[in-house]
Amino acid sequence: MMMEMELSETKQRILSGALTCFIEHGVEATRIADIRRASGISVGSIYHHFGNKDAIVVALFLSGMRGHSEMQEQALADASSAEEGVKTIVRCYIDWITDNPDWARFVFRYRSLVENSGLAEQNEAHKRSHFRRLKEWFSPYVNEGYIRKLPIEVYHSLIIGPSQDFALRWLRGETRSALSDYREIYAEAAWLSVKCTEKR
Amino acid sequence: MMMEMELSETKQRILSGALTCFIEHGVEATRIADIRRASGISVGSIYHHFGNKDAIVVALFLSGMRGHSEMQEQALADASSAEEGVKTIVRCYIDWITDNPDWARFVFRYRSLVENSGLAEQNEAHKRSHFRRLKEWFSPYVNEGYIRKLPIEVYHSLIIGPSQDFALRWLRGETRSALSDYREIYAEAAWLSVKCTEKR
Amino acid sequence: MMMEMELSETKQRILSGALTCFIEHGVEATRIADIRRASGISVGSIYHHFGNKDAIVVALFLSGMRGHSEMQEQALADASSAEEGVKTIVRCYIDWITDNPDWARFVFRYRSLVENSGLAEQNEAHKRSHFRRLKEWFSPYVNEGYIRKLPIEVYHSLIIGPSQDFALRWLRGETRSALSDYREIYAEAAWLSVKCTEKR
Amino acid sequence: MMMEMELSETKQRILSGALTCFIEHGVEATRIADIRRASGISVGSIYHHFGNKDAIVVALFLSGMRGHSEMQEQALADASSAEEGVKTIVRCYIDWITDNPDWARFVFRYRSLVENSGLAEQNEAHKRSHFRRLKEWFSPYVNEGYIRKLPIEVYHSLIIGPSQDFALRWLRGETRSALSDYREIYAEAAWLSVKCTEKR
DNA sequence: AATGAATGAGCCTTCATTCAT
DNA sequence: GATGAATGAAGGCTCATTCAT
Repeated sequence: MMMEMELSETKQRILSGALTCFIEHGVEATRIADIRRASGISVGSIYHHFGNKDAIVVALFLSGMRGHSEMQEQALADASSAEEGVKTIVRCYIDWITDNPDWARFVFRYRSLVENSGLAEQNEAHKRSHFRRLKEWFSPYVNEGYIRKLPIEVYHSLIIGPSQDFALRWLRGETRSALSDYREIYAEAAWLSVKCTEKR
Repeated sequence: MMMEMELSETKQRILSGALTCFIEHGVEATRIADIRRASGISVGSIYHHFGNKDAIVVALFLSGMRGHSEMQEQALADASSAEEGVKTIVRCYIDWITDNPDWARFVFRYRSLVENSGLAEQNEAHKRSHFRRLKEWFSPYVNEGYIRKLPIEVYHSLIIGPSQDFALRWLRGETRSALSDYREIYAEAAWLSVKCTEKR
Repeated sequence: MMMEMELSETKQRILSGALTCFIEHGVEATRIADIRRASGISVGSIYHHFGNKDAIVVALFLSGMRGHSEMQEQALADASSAEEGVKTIVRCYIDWITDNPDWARFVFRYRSLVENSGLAEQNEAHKRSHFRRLKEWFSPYVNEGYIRKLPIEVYHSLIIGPSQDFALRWLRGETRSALSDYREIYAEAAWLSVKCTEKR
Repeated sequence: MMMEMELSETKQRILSGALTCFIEHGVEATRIADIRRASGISVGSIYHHFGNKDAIVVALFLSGMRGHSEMQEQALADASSAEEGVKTIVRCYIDWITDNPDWARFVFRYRSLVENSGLAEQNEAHKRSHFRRLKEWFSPYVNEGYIRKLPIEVYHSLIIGPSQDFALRWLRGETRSALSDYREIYAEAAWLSVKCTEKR
């Protein structure tokens, strides 16, 4: 199901060191020398494996995106009602961010950098197929009247928007409570936003 | 109420040229020479007026934030019910982004840069007083049972989160529809998320 | 007659320092830091004025080529017979190399580098007009039978070839005698190679 | 007579790939990785066989020089008059360049690099003995008055200079005609330059 | 206030060479 | 003999900032 993507020990170390640096100082402010120090891999080797700094950013981004969507699809497989499905999306999102805050920070911050770089065709393909699978999961519930009929582009924002906003502030250290404290509040709110109120 | 802040013709031109560059290539990738070209103001003059590159970023950010909160407070003054208030917040947010897409892009992208730079005390003060006024406006409605009692940190995400998510995607050019098309959907959804369902 | 080409003091110094370095170590082995040292101009300024290393090479080359062809055209203006004309070309060539050995070394060695770089359109134009003027000078003597009728491409090699070969070896320090010692031998030999033996 | 110099298949391939690269991009701009690609031999193997990049250049140069002087000496063995000898030198030179244009380009361009590198003692010895044999061949004709008595250093330039000049331009692609088209013109011109006009 | 030439520290990247397998 | 991952010194070039005019 997943593209075979065994990363060598060396590549793994480089990515891990790079993520630490990118989160701490930002991609632009991170020097290759910083990654060298953080990873213990020589400058020459870093270039041998990735070619340039941008390619490291892209590799990291892909890895983060895949992690999240795999987790989400697995969780969704166990849900058996519209309500469960919607709430699963939210819980899963919150759980992933809680468990992988650095990946999350990185993905939020550099999404546009990567997506505009023209280096991320794999990512595009991945996004499209993930979106298609989500659509297939939810379509029946919309057609049968459990979920409000809304423009397709709107569901993502209604379901994920609130927790995403809170997550961003939590990741920035601007909230008093933990993101996970409001897991059920956001799951519930998401369901309220999209459930069908006319038909019972 | 607002600090007197008449910007000279030259400063205006510099900021305007800088915003264009920052949006197009990002703050880090924008050179002083680029701003010189975009604004028509000489390098020496840019330094004469702003001192360094960071100060331009901060000035631009403050200007954007002020624009939005002023607009929001004015609109809120005319609202006369919990529902109107909540919907006004959303409509105002959508309208401001629709009318100032470049400012919006800039603010979203560089919020953390500015807020971590330690150069934006003015901004902190401004944010605090704005938040206080919002709290005063809504408190009565919460106490009287029109709005659900929720942790204070959660309201922002429930009300703004969905439209913010859509706005971000719209600003990136990833949506088919315009942000303004869903103005009422998001206003309504925000109200659904926070209105009190038990009473009344 | 000459393109206005006042080089600033700074540019002059950079070119002069660069020539010294290029002759001593070769263009590739010359570091910008070497030119900085030799010229006393800062690295930043070197780039401010020339943009990159190649542009320095090209500027130097143009300057050398112009020096030689100007000298040659002036000398030719005083010649008043086919024999004098041919001998003038050779003497002038030998004199110029004798007086400007560094320029000569540079021009011989980096001609192809410059001409293949695509950066030397000015040089192309200059070469063409110089060649046209030479052709106009000699044509009458060919038509009137003082000079052998030969394929046009051949004259250059017959007239300049021998002294050029010796000059190259002299510049490399491989000859016992000075180039100028054989000035008249090469002038005479050139005339022997192209004078018409049939007529007279 | 010739040093035994059977090159292994692998060495041959490396040299051949290297020559292609050196001609196309120049020695300095050619990377070991380029030679690897052009030859199909691994980086490690290239070092195993040659030790470093300079040694490849020198090996290539020696090989080119030897090819030419061997050919010349063989041809000269069949000549039986001063005129035939001089013309043979020129024809042989033109033929060799026509048949080995890449070797010729390489030898012209990197002669000084190799000869100044201190790595080419073999080459020095070879050049000296070749020059001695030429001298022995021509001396009698000079003494007997068939060839002008000139400073010894001058003969090379008078005989080879013209065709060399044309050859250089032909190799650079700057001529309309082929070098071989003027084979007899240059052979004849060389003889005109050195034959004794007084006697006979 | 305005200008733009001058400065030089600093960074990304390259590439010859080594060496373990 | 063959391979290619690993190394790190070195260099071209950039760019924020200064300053004389």
